Order: sequence, then C-alpha cells, then structure tokens
Amino acid sequence: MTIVRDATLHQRILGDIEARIVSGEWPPGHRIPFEVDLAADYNCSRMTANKVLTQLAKSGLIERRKKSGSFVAQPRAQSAVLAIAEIEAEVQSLRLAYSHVVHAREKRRANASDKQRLELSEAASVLDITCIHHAGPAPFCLEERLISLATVPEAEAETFAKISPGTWLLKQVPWSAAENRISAVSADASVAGLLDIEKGTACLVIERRTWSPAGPVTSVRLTYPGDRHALVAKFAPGGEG
Amino acid sequence: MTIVRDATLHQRILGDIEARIVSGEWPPGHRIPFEVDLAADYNCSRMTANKVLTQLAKSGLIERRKKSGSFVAQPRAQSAVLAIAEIEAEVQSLRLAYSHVVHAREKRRANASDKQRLELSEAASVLDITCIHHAGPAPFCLEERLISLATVPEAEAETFAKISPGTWLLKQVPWSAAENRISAVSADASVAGLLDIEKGTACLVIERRTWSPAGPVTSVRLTYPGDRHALVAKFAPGGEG
DNA sequence: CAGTGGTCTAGACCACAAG
DNA sequence: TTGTGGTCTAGACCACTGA
Repeated sequence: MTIVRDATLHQRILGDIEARIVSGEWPPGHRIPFEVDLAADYNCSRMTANKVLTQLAKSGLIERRKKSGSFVAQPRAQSAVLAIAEIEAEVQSLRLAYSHVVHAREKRRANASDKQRLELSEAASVLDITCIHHAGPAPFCLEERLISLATVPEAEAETFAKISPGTWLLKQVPWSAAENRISAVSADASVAGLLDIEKGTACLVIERRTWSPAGPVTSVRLTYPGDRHALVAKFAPGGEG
Repeated sequence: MTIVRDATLHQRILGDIEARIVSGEWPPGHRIPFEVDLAADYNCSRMTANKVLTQLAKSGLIERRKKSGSFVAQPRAQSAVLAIAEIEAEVQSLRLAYSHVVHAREKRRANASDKQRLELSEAASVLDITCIHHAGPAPFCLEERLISLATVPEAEAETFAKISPGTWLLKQVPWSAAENRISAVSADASVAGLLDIEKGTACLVIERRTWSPAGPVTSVRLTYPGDRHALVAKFAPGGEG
C-alpha cells in the first residue's frame, strides 16, 4: 500500500486507523478502540491516542460520544477544498505573460445596488472598477469590483494601473474572510465584447465578497470564458491528499 | 468584538492571536511570541502554547521556522471550502420533492474513452448510466456516470430505479477520495432536451472522479442549468467560520 | 454512578538550523 | 553551539452522559 515513511507516532496510528476506515474494514458505525486501549495497543500515553482521535473527529471520519466511545461516521456531503489562486499566478502557471487593463474606474456614493452587494447599511463612498486580465494577448478574465472606501480609504488614491485591484487589496487587507459563489452564465453583448468571445458563450462566474474586522471590504465578480477555465477541488477522507 | 464564550484555554489564546493577525495589528512577517513566552504570558504549560501555534500553522496563518520562531504568514491563494452535497439533500433543502429517472443504463467493456475517464490501464467492464434528477416537476440536474465494475462488481445487479447511483455508491464505497472539476458549458441539443432548457443555455458542470484503495470507483459528470444553480465556498482566516 | 472524552500540566529528549 | 520547535510521557481533574 502506501509507503510508511519514518513518521511520528501519532501519524502512524492515524494512518493505521484511516486505512481501516477507508478500506471498509471498519464500516460506518463501527466502534473504535477507546483512548486507553489505543494507548495500550501502541504502548503510548493517552494524550497521543487522544491527539489521533481528535484529529480523526475534526476531519469527519469518526464521531465521538462521551460514555459510548468513538464510532466511524456516516459519510455525508463531501466538502472539497477549492484552491482559488490569484489571477496573475494563475496565468503565470500557464506559462503565459500576464497583464491587466483598467477599463473603467468610478468613485460614487453607494446606490441601492452597491449597498446590497457590499452589505452596507448606510450610504458610503464606493469605488467601482472594471478590469480585464490578459493571458498573453488574449483576454483571460473580466473583473467587476466594488471597494468600500469606508473600510479601505487608501483605495481612492490608487489607480490600479500597475497593480491589479485584487493583488493591491491583498496587501492592504491581508487575511480577510471571504464567501465565493460559483455559477455559470451566458455572456451578454457587453461581456462578450470585453472578453473577445461570441455572445452567448458559457462563462464561469465567481462572485466573491470579502470582510475584514473593520467591515465589508470588497465585492468582486470574475467572469471566465467557460471553455478556457475550470476550477479544481479535491477531497480526501483524511483531510489532505 | 466577538463574544467570549466560556472557551477552553487554548481556544482563548488562539482567538487572541487570530484577532491580532486578522485585524492587521500583527502584519505579515511579524514575529509571534515564542512558545515559552506564550506559556508564561498565559500562565500555562508549553504544550498548550504549542497546540495553539501548531493549529495556527496548519490553518496557514503563521509560518514556523526552527531556531527563528513563528511569523505571521504572507496571505497567498485562498483555499475555500466547497460543500458538495448529495443531489437529493440539495433538492430537499430547497423544499422541493426529489425524484430521479434512469434514462439509460449499459454495461460494456471499457473503450478508449472509458479508460481515460476512469484512469483504467487494462480493459475492464464498466457501467454507463444516464440519469435525470428532478426538483419537483422540473429537471434539476443531468448525471452521466461511469462505474468501474472491477472495483464495484455489485453495481451490475443494481437498477438504480429506487436509489440514485450517487447515493448507492456512497453506501457501497464510503470514504472514497475524489477530485472535482468545475466548469461552464453551453447546453448542446441533447443536454438541452434532457434538462428541458433552451439549447445554448449556460450550464454549470461538475466532473468528479472517485477512487477507493481498491482502485478507481466512478467518474461522473453533473450538469446543472446555470441560472438555477450555484456553488458556495467559504473562506475564513482561522480555518472555519 | 461509573466510564468516557476533554483538557491541562510539568516535565523530558531530540533534530535541526541560525549564528 | 545554542535556542527553537516537534514530539512524547505519565499523570491529573472535570463534565457529561449513558447505563
């Protein structure tokens, strides 16, 4: 099977149990040895056994119930990990030259639509940016972005000519929380023109809203020509591949 | 800020550090107190401090370097967690009645295309199933599935009339690994007919390949009408929302 | 009420890399 | 060479909950 590298003790125990669950030897509902028994089996302290079972529970492979023990869980909805890269890195990983052009840039007081997109309660200033990302000579992605100037006032002084809005924001507001919504739409005339594709072409759309502790940061809609782009998400029972 | 529930010690420490990183008080590159110092600050043992920093490192918020210490990481590509539910659960969460119809079902020796889709090296038998999932009266999703009979021979005896292939496989082969590819395509005439949509409608497509330790299990292509479906993925700096 | 998981301690030894 | 993280131990107490 898998090669046993010189792993740490709890990694070895973890691997053993994972293998028995994944192979079906321990089916859903099967009771796993108690912490004290595991510790005895592997001749280790209870903390080490606990570490293993805690990790298995966190990754969803087992369920723990006080007084009853730990049981192999019923597999439910798969939650895959979706890597969403920066557009520049994405283009470069294709070995193509990256560039971007700011197509429109407007500061305004938030209108009703803006407030909804950014989940703003009061009227505030926003920056609306339309930007095309290129891979080599061809358009790669259309970016339509709204930035809350209440949260990121520094954006007003930035033209985004040399640095793309996404990259700039990552430096200004690191570690913000985000929610991504992925859907498919047909390109309308405007989008088709900007991306240099046929009107009606299926496009993959990622809408992302981003918050920092200081408030809403940005709302962005990324439109990719469908035949040129795909997202990949992986799922492994143990948590990582 | 956030309400401090009666949390465990390491959760409290974890929250404190996360808050300082997320708020920008500790910018990327900033050095975090050593384990021994943290332990002294919070008047706890070193293991507790270690648990906190280990978890922060695993969630990507900090980088740990021996002899140097731990540092706030540079935020890189966001990896969002994408929940991929079972179709039946998905429909029911919309408060609609679920049903499915098997449209085609064929057993054959794997041809070149089948081998590629399932990553089979030798010729083997496969089951090819086309199935429509309904939400209420309307088609919800088109499922085109290939099952490797070498890995799951029990599938040959199953008609999938009462239980959908996905649900059945989840019971047969729990905890398999999977890779999902998400893209957008225009519905061709065949797909449009099956889903009762206009030809050319943008559709969200999820292609999933699944493995168990015993070998490749299944390859499935799920096609959703784009205007009726979207995937949601969340990202939080601490790992969970 | 007894047994299980949840958490924490106060040590210890080792590997490794920076100075 | 020295300090840091990585790991592990052999205990301990508590809360909860199922029998």
